[in-house]
Amino acid sequence: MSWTDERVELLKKMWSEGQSASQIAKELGGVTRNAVIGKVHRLGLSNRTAPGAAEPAAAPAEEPAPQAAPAAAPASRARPAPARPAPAPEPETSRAEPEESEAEEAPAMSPARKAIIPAGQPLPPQPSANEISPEALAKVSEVEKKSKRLGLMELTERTCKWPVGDPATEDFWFCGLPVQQGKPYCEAHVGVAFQPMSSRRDRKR
DNA sequence: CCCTGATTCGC
DNA sequence: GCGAATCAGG
Repeated sequence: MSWTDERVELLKKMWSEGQSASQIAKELGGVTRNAVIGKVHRLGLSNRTAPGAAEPAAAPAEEPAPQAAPAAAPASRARPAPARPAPAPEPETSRAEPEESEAEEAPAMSPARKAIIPAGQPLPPQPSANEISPEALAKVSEVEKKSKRLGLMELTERTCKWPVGDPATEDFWFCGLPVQQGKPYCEAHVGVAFQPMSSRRDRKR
């Protein structure tokens, strides 16, 4: 595979969108993430931070997903300087409930409301049969922005398999974030997928 | 261990 | 120019 114009464009686009090199490599196909990184450097667009700006020393920083208007026909537009806002909040969530069985809820349908619906109000999370802690839901919607947006074939043993969006549309993907030990979902999604039977009782707040 | 990006260097 | 190997870090 060679770096055709199109491929380079896609590379640029994805890179500026904050996609990781490995993701871009998968998308492009035929190249490794090393190849992508190498190309990125050669193109001189490595620094996602504005040139001249001092290094923040710590800024993994994921580009906030545009999320809105995924665009069916994205006119290739260059994204000048991606803003680098809030760092990822990392709340605390180790709710280790040793005993006590868990009630599992298969995410048959995604909790995403964003979907397409051009003229609809974004429907808030569905109240579902059992109540899920609002925090968990909040965390989920937040996580969706950081989701890796993996395709079905890209899921691995360690990528969150929570579906997001409508499978019938382009606006569909799997979370893809690192799963929680043993579980099929990432922390946030585990939070809504698995509910301790005792949650109602314990969670009184 | 999983993952990131950064660099090097033979091709 | 290319990218695997390697490095450095989370």
